[in-house]
Amino acid sequence: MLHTNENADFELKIILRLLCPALHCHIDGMFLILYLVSCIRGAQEEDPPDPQLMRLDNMLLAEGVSGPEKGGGSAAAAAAAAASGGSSDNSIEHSDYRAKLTQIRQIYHTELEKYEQACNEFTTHVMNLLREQSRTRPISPKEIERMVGIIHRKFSSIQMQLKQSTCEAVMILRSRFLDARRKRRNFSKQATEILNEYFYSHLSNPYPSEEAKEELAKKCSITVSQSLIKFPKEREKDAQATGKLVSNWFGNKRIRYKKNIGKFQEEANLYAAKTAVTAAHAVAAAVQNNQTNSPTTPNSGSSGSFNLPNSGDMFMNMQSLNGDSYQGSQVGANVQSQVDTLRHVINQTGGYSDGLGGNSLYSPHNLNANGGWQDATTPSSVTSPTEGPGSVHSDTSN
DNA sequence: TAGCATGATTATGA
DNA sequence: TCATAATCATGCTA
Repeated sequence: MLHTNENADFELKIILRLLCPALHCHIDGMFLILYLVSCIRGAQEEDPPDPQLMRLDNMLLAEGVSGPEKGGGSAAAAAAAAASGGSSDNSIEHSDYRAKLTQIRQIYHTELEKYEQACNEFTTHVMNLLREQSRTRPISPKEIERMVGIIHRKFSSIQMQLKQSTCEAVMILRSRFLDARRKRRNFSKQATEILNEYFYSHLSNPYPSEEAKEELAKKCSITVSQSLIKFPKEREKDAQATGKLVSNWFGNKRIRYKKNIGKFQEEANLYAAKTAVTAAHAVAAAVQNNQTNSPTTPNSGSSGSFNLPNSGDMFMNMQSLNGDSYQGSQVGANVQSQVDTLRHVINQTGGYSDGLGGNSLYSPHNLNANGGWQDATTPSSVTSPTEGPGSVHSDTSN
């Protein structure tokens, strides 16, 4: 939870501290300006509006602090709502934001009211004083005008201070609630596992296609709202946005893997072994299936001669083998990929070495001399038509 | 509470 | 335009 009660109190104190000096300052100067205050209002009305004051007014209006109340909301609140994606979790935070904004609004209006009230009191008081003074000495209009000028400036600055403080308070609130980086949340363990499985089973080319990303997001139950990040445009297209989350994950993973292969090797082995178990079952099933349905299928069981119809996503294909959401008959490709996986596991355990040994799908050697990912599937092996060198999956991250 | 892990953003280069 | 590298900010854990 980002905002505990303690935090709320702390924020409120800051806001109060920001707001109150304006009034205190005003009270300090009260006696100095007392007897001429009555003239201020008229003078204020005549003067052209201060551009700075106008800016502050506009901002306060836009934020819903001044002006008519919009159900406790504001443009910023709306933005917060939009950014939240509408999950229950976020609606809590959204209402929290709205509550805080309402507090600021209340404080602002209370202070403004006090201010107005003080003005009225001064006016009455000054009227009395002037009446008394005019009996003892003549008061010239010029003198009054000069003093009015001084007081006018004083009043403007006080007003400006109040508005500025309120704006600052709103800005602090906004930044706390709307700063996406503060909204980072870890994916679930299961989601991370699914992503890792995909990553390590595609270590030769860990660039999932858009479809794969969407599917991964679905399988991981990743939603835009879960991430809480801001996608001004993408938010409208959930799939794109979730795809971005997957992209972020893969982007980070690729970099961190490359930076510290040694550290990730163990993890890679773990996932490879895990995949291999599934693969073994799949191979058996596929072989059996081929024998039953198409004993003369040319590609069945051969190595290195498959032409994958799509990106060659072993992981995804395995999902289909497991009766999951993926469709299409890619048994041959699956067999090949899974055989590769098995080979990798064998290689990792050091018990077997063949022609693929130096070109293991899971070997760090997949990184080329330039530090980029080398397509280990090229050219004669399990090359996907969409996965040649330099034609990596689009992994839109920005 | 420090240190590490990790999701997200930004700058940069191809 | 996209991937990478660097960085930031938060979450998690010992």
